[in-house]
Parts: sequence; C-alpha cells; structure tokens
Amino acid sequence: MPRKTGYQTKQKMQLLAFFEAHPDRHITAAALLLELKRQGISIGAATIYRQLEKLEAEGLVRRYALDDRGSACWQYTGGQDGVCRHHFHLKCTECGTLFHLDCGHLNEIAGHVAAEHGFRIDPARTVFYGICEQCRSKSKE
Amino acid sequence: MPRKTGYQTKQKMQLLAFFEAHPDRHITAAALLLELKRQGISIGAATIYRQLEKLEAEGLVRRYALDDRGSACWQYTGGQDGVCRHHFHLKCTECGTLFHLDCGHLNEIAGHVAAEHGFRIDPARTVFYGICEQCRSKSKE
DNA sequence: TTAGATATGATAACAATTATCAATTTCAAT
DNA sequence: ATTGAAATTGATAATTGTTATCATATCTAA
Repeated sequence: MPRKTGYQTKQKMQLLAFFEAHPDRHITAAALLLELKRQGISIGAATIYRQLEKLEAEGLVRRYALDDRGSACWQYTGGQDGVCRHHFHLKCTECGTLFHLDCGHLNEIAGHVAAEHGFRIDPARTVFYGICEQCRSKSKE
Repeated sequence: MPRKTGYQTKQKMQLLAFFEAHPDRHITAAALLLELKRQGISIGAATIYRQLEKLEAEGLVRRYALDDRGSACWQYTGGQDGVCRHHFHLKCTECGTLFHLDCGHLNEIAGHVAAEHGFRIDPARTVFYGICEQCRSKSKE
C-alpha cells in the first residue's frame, strides 16, 4: 500500500530546523542553500527546491513572488496560523525592503472585495509595491 | 553632441501601432512577437524586449509581473494618465485571469497607507492574488 | 533484515530574459 | 543627395531561476 507521509530525512529536518530558528525571515532558495552549506550541512539545490515545494504543500512554509524578475522568497509559517497568513506585505521598489503590514483597516478590504467584487483575496500572497518613507525622503534631497 | 531622443525605427513604430490598436490588452513579450510576425512584420525577440524597456521608461507602456513564475505582461498606457494607472488588479491563481478593479473604496487604501504607514503604494504595479467567483463555484461542485 | 517506496544530488533541460557584436538604419549636417 | 557618427537591429550566446532525469542512497514497515 502507498505511504501517506513522506520519509523523515536528514535534509528535510535540517531545513525545518533552519526555518524554526528564523521564523520571521524571508529567504530565497539560493540564500538558503548558502546558509545551510555554511553550517556544514550537505544539501543540494534540487533538494532545497523540492523540499520547499513539499513544505508549502504541508502548509509549513509560504512562497512569495517578490521581485518583478529574480527569485521567489520563502518564509516559515509553522502551520495554519502562520505568522504572515493574515496580513499584507509592502515591498519598496527602490531599496527592495519587505515590510509587514498588519492593519485592521486594510484587512477589511479582503472582506469588501469578496462581498462586492466576488473575488476571494489571499492577503498573504499579495504584495503591494511602492516607495517606503526612507527612500522617499532620500529622493527629495 | 549627443542626441536626446532615440531614432524612429520601423520596429518601434510597429510595436506602438500594435499597442494603440489594443489599448486594454495585457500581453507577454512572447505573444507580442508571435502577433507581430503573424502580421508579416519582421522583428526579433531581442528588439521586443529592448523596445518594451524603452517604452516603459518613456511611460507609454507598463510592466506587470503577473505570474509567480512565467513571463511578465505588458500593457499600453499612452502616457502619464494611462488606463491602468490608478486602479488595482486581481489575478486568479486558479484560472490565471486578470481582472481590473476600479473601486473608490479600494482606491482610498493608497491614501490610508501613505498617511498611516508612510508608504506610497503604486496601485498600478500591485496585483492582488486570490480566487475568482467562477473558480470558487466550480471547486464547490 | 529486507524489500519497496521515497529522497538525494549531480547534471541536463528549460524558459524568460539580457548581453554581445557585426551589420544595418537613422538623421543631422554638409 | 551624400556622409558619417550614433542608435538600432537581429541572430546567437550567455545568464538566471527553476524543474526534470536518473542512478544511488536512505528510510521504514513488516
């Protein structure tokens, strides 16, 4: 009979260990590979991508398409009620910083769009693009 | 002395002609290449990418990073007050359809985020991800 | 322990985009 | 119209992020 759960491999657990140690961090697959290798962990790029996909399917990790071009970012959520499940993100197109935006007023808009426009927004997957305060004041100088 | 404006080339004008003929359409570079070739126009892929970049810099065309992976989409805006400059977009992660969302209530949020969170959102560059009505009712069956 | 399912990792394949560069085209000044 | 410098083109190579392949290694229930 087919197995229901995957195997517990060294690499998968080390990946999870990394994420648990950095719960708030958004990281790319490439950076992840570097960090793990730096820790002396033997892991290949293919395994990183495969495991990220599986962890995403299990709801432990979330994928963000942050850049217009460039690579995706991943973040640990630790399950259904993960850190960034309910709020939006802001990404500054100038400096590239990603901000978390947890704001009741904004969170209402998901309800509004569902009710008025028949579209069920996934806040955690949505990123607002724009210019942050720092970059704005810099460009004024 | 160096020139200020670029040269008026056949290809660039044909590209613009296409966009002017399809003002509301979001199209990928690859699809653009196909369409132009279908019209008997001699143009290379590299030129498409280069000209799109230039047209974007001139503010005549706008780039959207629509897919998590996959290719970017482009749309004619015709200058500063282009069609999609002030409203948001919704992208269904199920069927891939892109919806325009012009709604006063939503447009307020840019003001809110600027005032309360010090971040100047660019609505035209921001895409909400979620599930559209059709796909939602389908998945209920 | 052992068998069979599953995971790994090196590498190839892939897709979208960008860089290279010789040949061509544009356009302002003659 | 001719010229010539600057800009553009297009075929192709290179790059980047990601996925597929497949032989080998690992896991785990029996």
